[in-house]
Amino acid sequence: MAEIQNKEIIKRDDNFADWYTSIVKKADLVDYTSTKGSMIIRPLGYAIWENIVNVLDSEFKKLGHENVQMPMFIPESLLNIEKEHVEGFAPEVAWVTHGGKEKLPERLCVRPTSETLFCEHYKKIIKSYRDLPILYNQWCTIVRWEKTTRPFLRSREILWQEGHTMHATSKEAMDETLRMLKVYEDFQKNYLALPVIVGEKTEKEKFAGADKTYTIEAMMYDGYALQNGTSHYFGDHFAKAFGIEFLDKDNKLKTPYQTSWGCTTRMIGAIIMTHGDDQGLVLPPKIAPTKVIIIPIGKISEENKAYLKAKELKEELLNAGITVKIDETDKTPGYKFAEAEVKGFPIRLEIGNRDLENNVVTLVRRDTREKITCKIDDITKEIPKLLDTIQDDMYNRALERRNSMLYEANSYEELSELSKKPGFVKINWCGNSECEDKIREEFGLKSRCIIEDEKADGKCPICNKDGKHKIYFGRQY
RNA sequence: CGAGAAGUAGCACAGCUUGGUAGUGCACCACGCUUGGGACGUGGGGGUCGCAGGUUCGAAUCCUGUCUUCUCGACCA
Repeated sequence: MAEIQNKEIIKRDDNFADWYTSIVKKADLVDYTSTKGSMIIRPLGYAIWENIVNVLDSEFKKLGHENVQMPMFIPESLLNIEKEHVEGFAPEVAWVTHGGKEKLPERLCVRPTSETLFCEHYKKIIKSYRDLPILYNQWCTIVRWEKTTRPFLRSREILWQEGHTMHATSKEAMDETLRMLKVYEDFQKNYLALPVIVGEKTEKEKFAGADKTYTIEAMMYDGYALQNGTSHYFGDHFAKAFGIEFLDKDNKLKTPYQTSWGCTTRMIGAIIMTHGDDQGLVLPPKIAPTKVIIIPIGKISEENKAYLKAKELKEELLNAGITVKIDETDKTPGYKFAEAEVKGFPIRLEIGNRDLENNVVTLVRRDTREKITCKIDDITKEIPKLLDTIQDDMYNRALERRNSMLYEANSYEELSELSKKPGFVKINWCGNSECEDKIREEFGLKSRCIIEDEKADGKCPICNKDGKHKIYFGRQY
């Protein structure tokens, strides 16, 4: 094989961080700008995001959520209403201080999240139990002034979705919190092929102002965790702070209960870091903007039968509902193959005169790079099947790898030993923040989440008291 | 925000030590030839050397500051 010159990708196992950055650039997902942490999402990156938005948005709507658009600015006094919330966000808020040349009487924060805006609005529109529940969502960008930034994983301007709901009872709000957590979990498993772990955050790690925070934790190829979505139960904290009340059936004034839940473009980072390989991006078929890239062998000319057939097949696949592109550049096939792999198209369809003679095409799976000969007449039948297989195989490979990096430590010594390995370590935890802090200081691990469906069955490895929860610890992005 | 590294054409880099008219490969454009894993030939276009100051007759090169990117920490719904 000729030497790959300027599309070289750092080897994944040599330097995972560099590899990630090189994929993001080589696959043309983003470009940098002159402002730190503000990235341009290029067509391929944005098309992936659009697919994520389309699927999630329709899921939300099926459950009765309605989209709204809130302002981008929050007056300081409004942000300050809920104490824990403002303390949690103050360090990473960007402020607008001037309008034109004039200093503003009150500075405005660029929303880092919109709880306060929703609450201000809810106070106006909620009067009766008949107004509840309110199930609003918005797709927007938010700003958090992060000190260290990385494309998709941690940027200053973030594309996301934030759902904010109000309910008459605490139970209803808690059900909603868990219902949306499940939506995220299913989406990430079924569409993004990410074997995620769900559970509750500890007191220390929960959202500023929430009663309970539930999280979707994905494990990347290198064993690091990526928090890939959260769902919060607020109880009536915010509602009380904002004076939101409704008249219930029993003619009594009550405070409603609230949730919020969000996920971001960080999920694209998770796709890259879970599925990508030394050749480039590998996109799960269900979220890939273009499922099939057709590469005609030979000259791109009306005289080349392979090219003419390629155009026919493109139409045929489009009619069958399969998104497809045809590479009509005059590069050599090898160049096109490599380029198609960098960009992660799930299936590459090669067609040359040799194939035509036998009435077949060559299909190449991106995930395994396996070549498959397929009869031309069967492609609209075989390609959807192959896409499903790729999707399933990608999930199963990721699951297997993740499971191979899940450990359990039953003593301080075991924890000390396992903390050196990439992956998550499960322990029995006494529930005390001090032990959580110690694990962080001594081993560099942060709590990921409390495992919901597993009971503690031993001692906390730090203080040796009875465990209250099973909990995962790990390093994070 | 701390420590380290880097910024020269779209990309990867050389040139800097020892100051003297901006280079290479790939990519791009035209034509030709080719096409089953990153071809080839000929011709061509593209850079105020990240930005701002300073030293100097003269700065990509030396000095100061600053911005951005990367790595490792700290911080981080």
